[in-house]
Amino acid sequence: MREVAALAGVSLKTVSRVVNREPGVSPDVVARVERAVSQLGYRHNLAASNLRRGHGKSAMVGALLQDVSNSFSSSLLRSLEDAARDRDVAIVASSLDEEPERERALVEGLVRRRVDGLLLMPATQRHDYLAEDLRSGLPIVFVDRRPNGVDTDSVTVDNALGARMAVEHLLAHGHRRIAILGDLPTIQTAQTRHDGYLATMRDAGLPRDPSLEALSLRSPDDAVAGLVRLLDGPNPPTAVFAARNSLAIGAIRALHQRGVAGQVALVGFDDFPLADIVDPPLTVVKQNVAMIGFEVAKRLFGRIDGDTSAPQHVVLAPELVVRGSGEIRPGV
Amino acid sequence: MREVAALAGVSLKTVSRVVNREPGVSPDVVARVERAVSQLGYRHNLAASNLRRGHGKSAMVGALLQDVSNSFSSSLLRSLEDAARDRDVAIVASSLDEEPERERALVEGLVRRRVDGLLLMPATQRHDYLAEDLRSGLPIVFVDRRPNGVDTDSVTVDNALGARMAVEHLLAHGHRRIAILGDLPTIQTAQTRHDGYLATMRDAGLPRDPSLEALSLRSPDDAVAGLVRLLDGPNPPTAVFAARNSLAIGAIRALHQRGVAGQVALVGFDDFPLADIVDPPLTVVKQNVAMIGFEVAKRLFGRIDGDTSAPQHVVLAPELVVRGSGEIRPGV
DNA sequence: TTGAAAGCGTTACCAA
DNA sequence: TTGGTAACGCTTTCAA
Repeated sequence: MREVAALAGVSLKTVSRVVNREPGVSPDVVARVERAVSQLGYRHNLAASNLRRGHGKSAMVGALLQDVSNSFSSSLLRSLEDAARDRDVAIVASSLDEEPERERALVEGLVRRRVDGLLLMPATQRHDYLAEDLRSGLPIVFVDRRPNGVDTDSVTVDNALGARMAVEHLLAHGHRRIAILGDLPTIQTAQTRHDGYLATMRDAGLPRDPSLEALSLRSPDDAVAGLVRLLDGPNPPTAVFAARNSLAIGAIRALHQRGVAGQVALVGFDDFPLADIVDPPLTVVKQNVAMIGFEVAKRLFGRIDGDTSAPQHVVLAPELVVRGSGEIRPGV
Repeated sequence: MREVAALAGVSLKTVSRVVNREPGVSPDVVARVERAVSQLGYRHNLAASNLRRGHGKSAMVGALLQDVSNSFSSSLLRSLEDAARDRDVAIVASSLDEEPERERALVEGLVRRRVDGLLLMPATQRHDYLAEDLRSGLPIVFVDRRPNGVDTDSVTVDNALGARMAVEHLLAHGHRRIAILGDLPTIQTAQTRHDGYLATMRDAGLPRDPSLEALSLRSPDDAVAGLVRLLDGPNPPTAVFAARNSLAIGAIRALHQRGVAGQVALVGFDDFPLADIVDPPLTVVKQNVAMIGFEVAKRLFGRIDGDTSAPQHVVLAPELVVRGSGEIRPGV
């Protein structure tokens, strides 16, 4: 910048004015400065600019997601990006892989980078460690899971309701032996969906049966193994509730492996792009990702713009999407 | 930081030393400073730190992808992230949506943020506009498409070969009327795949037939419409080469709509997570995304670490993955 | 082992 | 309309 000023024969401050398109500079000088800028290949340094402006902003937000390569996380990232674009805010994205330690480390990294806000799909169970940053004014919006130990905005889906919808749908189609494939019970959503499953089964007068439950499944492969085990048991399920999309995928593979695709009913939790063309087309309880993303972005940028009202907890209703796999009747 | 120094009764420099874990501070003082830090909720400011250090680094890299929510882009993002994690480098990710203007704007934004390097899956046709930044030492690695007008590292897949593999596979299964579904011809990869298709057909002695080509398809819906049009023509194809994964998805939907799934052969370009459980299981020419990501990260961080050897252009061979849809014979 | 002063690239404030 | 000076939060000399 100094060189630009020298070459253009003006002061530093004038270069700054031109670069920032501030009014009150003669066209003549503007032209001279711009020529110097392009001649020297000068690039404005946003970090230095923001530092001096003193507002402590970085024009960046952080997005801490489960895994940027899974469809739920990446769709959410995309929604946030679309909202951020108009504001020239960049997005720093990272994957947590359900590792609490990584979450804490990444949050710290983002705070050191002075992000203006944070989208967090937490991997931790308790979130007290964020209290200090929240108090200092950092906007944090939780997604998919609620904050625990601190109070800040969240956007979640009613997981208990979703599980109930799935199980009731299967009950309505005549099933009694309905299995559940679930993730780690330490994951809030997994726990809630499992509870919803249990409550709905209980309400239907069905006693709890461990041979219908395969939990702590982390991957599609886990789900394949888990479901195969149940299917090979003495009294196999006639229907399956897969409580996460990657588990539904594993379930489909398992059903194919055992040659019972199209015979055992299946309802998944969380839609994904190709659910309509898998075999059989997958009935799911769908979370409206676009809506979630919209709500998250609205809260986050609202806070960044100075909204200091009480934290809000938006709970969206899931929706049953009927496609075939969930309407298979038992004993066919 | 000043407040911390005051509270701990030490100088600024000493606080700096403690914060950066520099040796040569008595344990006593370290403890005092750390107490003050946590008491005041002090957060180290990375931007200011990097500014003063003068090395012009930001510990960030930019990733400009087609669309962070599609599986190819997001898998690539994930690979880059895994490589960046060990180095404590953050990733700023954005989607280009094939819009050249957006690419230029985002590159400028990242340069102003002084990213240490750039992964670019370009939407532009010519890349001269990057010359200045490249010359000034910014590492840029192209992915999926080659640079045009400047010379810098790239990692691509042999698209012509991939198209040839797909078409030859269909030819080997007895097809003569092989359709192609393609994206905009302005997109380098789409053009190359189309060329590969044409060359292979020509080599097989088959004259070019416009009623086998549906191009400029941007979305699965476009692909559905395009393929339905071909299928409804007087002389429909018996096999389809879908030159991009989202087009393969549209193709499957179209085949189902017309009731010819399982009768018309289909080979896709680019694998995706559920290709094995769609109906029928999709035969694809696969790009090894993990390998691409690994190569990209290797080059990018190599350059950041000071490798100044001549730009390299890595071209990876695609691989045919046989699953069923591509082995359907004509006239069944 | 600790500190004072200077400066990274930029902008705010006030003066010319 | 333009420019000097100080300062943003930090680290780098160099001296104590």
